[in-house]
Amino acid sequence: MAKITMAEISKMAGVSLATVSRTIQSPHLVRKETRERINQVMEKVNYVYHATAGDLSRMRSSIIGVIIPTAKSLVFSSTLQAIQEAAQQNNFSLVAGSSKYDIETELRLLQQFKERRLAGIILTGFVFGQKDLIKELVKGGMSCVVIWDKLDDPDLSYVGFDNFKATYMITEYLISLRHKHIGLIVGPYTKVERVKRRLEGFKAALKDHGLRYDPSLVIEKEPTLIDGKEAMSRLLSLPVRPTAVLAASDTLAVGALAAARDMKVRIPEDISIAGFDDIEVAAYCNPPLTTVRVPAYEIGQIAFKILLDMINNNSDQIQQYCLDTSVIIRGSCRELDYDVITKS
Amino acid sequence: MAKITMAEISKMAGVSLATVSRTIQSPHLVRKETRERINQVMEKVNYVYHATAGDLSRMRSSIIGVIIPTAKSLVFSSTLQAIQEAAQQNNFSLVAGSSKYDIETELRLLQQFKERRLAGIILTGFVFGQKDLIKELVKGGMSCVVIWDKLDDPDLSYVGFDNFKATYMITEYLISLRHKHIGLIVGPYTKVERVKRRLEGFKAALKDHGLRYDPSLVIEKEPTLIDGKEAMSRLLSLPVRPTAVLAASDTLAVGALAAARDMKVRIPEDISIAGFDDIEVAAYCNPPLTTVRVPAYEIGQIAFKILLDMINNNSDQIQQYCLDTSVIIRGSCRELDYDVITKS
DNA sequence: TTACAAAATTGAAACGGGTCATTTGGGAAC
DNA sequence: GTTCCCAAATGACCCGTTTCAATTTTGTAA
Repeated sequence: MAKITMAEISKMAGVSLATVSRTIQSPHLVRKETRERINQVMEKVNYVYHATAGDLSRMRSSIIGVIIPTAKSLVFSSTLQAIQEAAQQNNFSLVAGSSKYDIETELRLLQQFKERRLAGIILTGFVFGQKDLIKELVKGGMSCVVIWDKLDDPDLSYVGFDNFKATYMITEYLISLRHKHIGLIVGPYTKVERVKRRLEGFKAALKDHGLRYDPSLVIEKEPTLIDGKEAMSRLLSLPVRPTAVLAASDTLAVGALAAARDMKVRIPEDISIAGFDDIEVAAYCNPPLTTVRVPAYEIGQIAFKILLDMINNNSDQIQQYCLDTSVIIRGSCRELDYDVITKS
Repeated sequence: MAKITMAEISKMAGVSLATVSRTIQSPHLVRKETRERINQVMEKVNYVYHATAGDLSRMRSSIIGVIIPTAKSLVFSSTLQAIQEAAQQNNFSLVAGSSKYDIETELRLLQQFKERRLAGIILTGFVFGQKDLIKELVKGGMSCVVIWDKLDDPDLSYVGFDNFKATYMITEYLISLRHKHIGLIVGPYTKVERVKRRLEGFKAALKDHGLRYDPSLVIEKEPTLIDGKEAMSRLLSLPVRPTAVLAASDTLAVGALAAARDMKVRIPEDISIAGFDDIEVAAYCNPPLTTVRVPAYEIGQIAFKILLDMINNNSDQIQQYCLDTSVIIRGSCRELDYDVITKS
């Protein structure tokens, strides 16, 4: 690798080290001729700036860190992509980590980030019990923004949406279609706060509409296709099937769709399925998935912008964005007939 | 952030700087009592190792870089996830970048990587004309492994598969089903070598089976759902429709499926569709997608292993892995009836 | 044209926070 | 007493950034 240093450049160009540094960082501070001479030398010997040394010397990094649960999910990778693009535009590098919903892994990652003195970090929600740790980090001076959830805490910047409300709304939509017997396939709510809130939104909607919450209709699964399929098979094997199923993530929903097809259950004629996230394929499913749209890409964009603010102003000012979600009605849910209602 | 340095620790513990460094890096070189005392001090003042300083001093980084076309694709994000996990296990950080098939972006990323003196990099194939640049990089001492393609060049490590052969095989499969009029929806083959090879595999299979290559049946698109859909609509609007369509990436295929559904074309009764990649959802489509399985996750695992080898042994020994692909037959293709054959 | 303040350039040297090759100090073994 | 060996200490880097002061230039009024 290029082993030439600024010091050597400075000698070759007959100037001081400082002047070379200036031509790179603030060219306007160097007289044109000098600058051009230095640039020529650098060109000739193929000098490559040493960002690590620069970061150390400047005592601040130009790398940000992001932790998402997994890159193998289209929602999170969409957010990741947004952050990545924004970072690149602003000349930041991005180090990425995935926690796989495991707190040990997440802690390791966080430790790594601290050791690298990253400029800032973006975290996807919380694993339970992790919050205090993050707050401590922030108090220690680490710029941090939490995404994919709405936080009560006034000390933490976040950009997300109301998981409770969003789930409440889609559930209510199902109820408005006269469904009274609704199944729920949901992610690891015992581990992740954000998912817990979805469960609670579901429960609340049921309650507010006078429907009984039936735990046997709720299945906790990892948010994967296969798990969605398994969960759906189980719901379909119940002595009395739900008339609608809410899959609290589209990945689960797509899996559920497949289970239904395998068991010759027609969607939405025999049973309605709704998803959550509005991943891109949702619109391309057969039938197209009714789901709740979540601004995954925007979350990433805004999160980076906030983080950049925090880094530049070196300020503690908290910014909180709660974005809107909306129910996207496509073809996977239908209104129940009256006879079915009277039967229930 | 923790502003305590090793020097301060050393004073507090009444030892030299070097001894503190040793207790962290090679504890066995420090007497137990001393070590414990130092550890206690570090614990008490909450010392956080400064990885950047360490990297600089040691003159080697513990960060690797990866460039994928986009994180918004399930195949690449799967590879990325594998690399990420492997990196984490080996205490490497991963900086990720996406090129979006744009050479400018890719060059910027590469420059960034060079400036950070990364330990090594993993590149997803080549954009045309980029190869010499990479070889130069490698000659300069940068450890580098190329993924997702099979390279002819003996100077470059890679782990991929034979894009030509894989496409040849799936095309041949379609031909074995008596299709003679086959459409192709393919990624940016004018920009990306790997994609070009797929086109060539397609052509070769046609030729070897005495079929004419009809350019009007080939559509170049970005590998997105919407583009797949558009391309398929176009093929379906042709005066004489192809009887089968190969979508050279599953994302395109899923889009194609949707187009067919919208136009009331039954798959596979009216027309067969085959994909490429075997992304996870392929098996969950309706109908399940016949496609070619590509070892995306394994590619990531092996790529990291190779890279680690190169970094550790500091060796120039090239490693090349060409992994197997296979045609996965599911429900989106059917055999043509004889009357259709005689007709053609 | 000269004088002098103000602005533009440049250089020296002190960091920033570690790593590592080499040296030193003692105590144990012979 | 001499030789070894282990534990710890020294001090020279790694490669930039930045403060502060010195040196030039430039601008402008006299």
